[in-house]
Amino acid sequence: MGTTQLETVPEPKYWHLKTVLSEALDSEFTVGEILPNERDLAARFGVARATLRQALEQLELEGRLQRRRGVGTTVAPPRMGVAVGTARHAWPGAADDAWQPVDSAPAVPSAAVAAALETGRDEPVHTVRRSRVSHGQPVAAELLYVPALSVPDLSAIDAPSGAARARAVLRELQRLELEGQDRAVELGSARADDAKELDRLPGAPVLVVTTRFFAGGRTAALSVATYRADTCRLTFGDSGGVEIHHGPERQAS
Amino acid sequence: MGTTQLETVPEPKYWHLKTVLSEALDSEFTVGEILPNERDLAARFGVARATLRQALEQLELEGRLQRRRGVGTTVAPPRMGVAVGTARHAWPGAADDAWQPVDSAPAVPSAAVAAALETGRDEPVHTVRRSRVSHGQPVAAELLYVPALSVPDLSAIDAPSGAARARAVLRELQRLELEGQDRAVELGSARADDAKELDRLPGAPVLVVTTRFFAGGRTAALSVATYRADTCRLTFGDSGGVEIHHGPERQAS
DNA sequence: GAGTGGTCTAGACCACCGC
DNA sequence: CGGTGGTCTAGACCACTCT
Repeated sequence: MGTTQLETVPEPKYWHLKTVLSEALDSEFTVGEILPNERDLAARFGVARATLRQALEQLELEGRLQRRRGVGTTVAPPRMGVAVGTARHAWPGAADDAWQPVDSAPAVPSAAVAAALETGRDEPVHTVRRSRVSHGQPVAAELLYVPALSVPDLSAIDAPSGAARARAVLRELQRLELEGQDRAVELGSARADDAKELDRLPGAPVLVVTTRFFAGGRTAALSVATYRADTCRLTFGDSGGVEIHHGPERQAS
Repeated sequence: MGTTQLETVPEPKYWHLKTVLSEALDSEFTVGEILPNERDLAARFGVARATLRQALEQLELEGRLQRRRGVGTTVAPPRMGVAVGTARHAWPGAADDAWQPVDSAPAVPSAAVAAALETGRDEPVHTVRRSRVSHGQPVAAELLYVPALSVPDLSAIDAPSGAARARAVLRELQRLELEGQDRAVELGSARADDAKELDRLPGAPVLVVTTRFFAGGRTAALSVATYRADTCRLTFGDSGGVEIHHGPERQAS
């Protein structure tokens, strides 16, 4: 006994490092400022680079930092609020909903998609790719699945793909009466194609928003939208967004 | 020129590993089954343990695996759907809302909390800790902030802390007329106290749901709920939950 | 080409769990 | 006590961006 021994739990180095860096970000850095490179930082704190990187990874996950290969590590601005539940009961593609149609093609659904649509795998679907930009930077990529049954008049479409075809599918959707919708949010990691569109590396953390649209007693459409988890705060509900900051923050010149 | 050179992008080893393991999980393992330990797996695939761990980390992030120190790595069941937006416009603590009051204490709000409550830092608040259990395992920990102004009749309370005090604060809240609410979801990492309650290590990925409750023209309460990101899929909206699976999956005996 | 972050290695020791 | 995952090191090379 004797000594008071408060430090019964030796905190991991990277955890302590993260705390120290976090406080430094609040007090000594401005948004957009470039941090010293990883080798210098590691040397300054007397740890291996891998240990430093573990701390930086967490801070990036929390949206405090942004790292880009070949460029450097910068202080990230507070996460932007992205409205995702504003207009209750509205089809995708309705009177500007912040999404930009990109492409479309027919396809056979994967097992997972067919299950969510509650159809067989033999039931063909139209896929529509859309992207969402906010404050001048891409925040989300969406893959929309529409069973061919939901939009029968689309069979006479001329364009085999492209944005025009995407707009045609969305236009046909508006003609149905939307009976309800269903939404879920979970954590995922970006597939290669989504990552490219979001300007991130494959595997980057994303918030996956899955929405089912019901019409005619069936699931008439399924939307799988992946949002950048590092830069986005998904907002639901009536008013604007909740403003939560980590601490004092100033704007870079 | 000459060679066709299709492999312009050499896939990182850990990414390829993750794909291989993911497919093996679908076809050769059952939920709850224990994987070989990391040293064996790394040797089997001919990579360093750190590289294997990078792949396992991603799979755990996606909810495919569960790792526990001193025990091993097991195949995780599909994520459970956790309703988070069911009863629109209801106070926390209303007619069983799946949360269990744990503790309560008076406190002075942090700068971030004060900003979200739109009050000064000198304005005292009541904090209420609650926990949420689903399918026999803890899924979320909540910290509720209630400005003392919102529940003036609480000043005569006897208990200085404990679950009884928590229930008293919640009871007082019900007496106010709820005028609206506001919700946001973002990615975070578990603080030490939340991690302990969620049976995870500090820094584990969590989905942070921030809800503002409005009454009397003010923000009458602020809820910050942290859900385990690995095991939970947050569901909103009218009906139950969206069932999305990764692929074929069977139940262990 | 110089400098950045991203990947990978081969080791070591520690904290925790169950026997 | 033995076995597990968690942390940490000191290197190396690669992919990318900018100048």
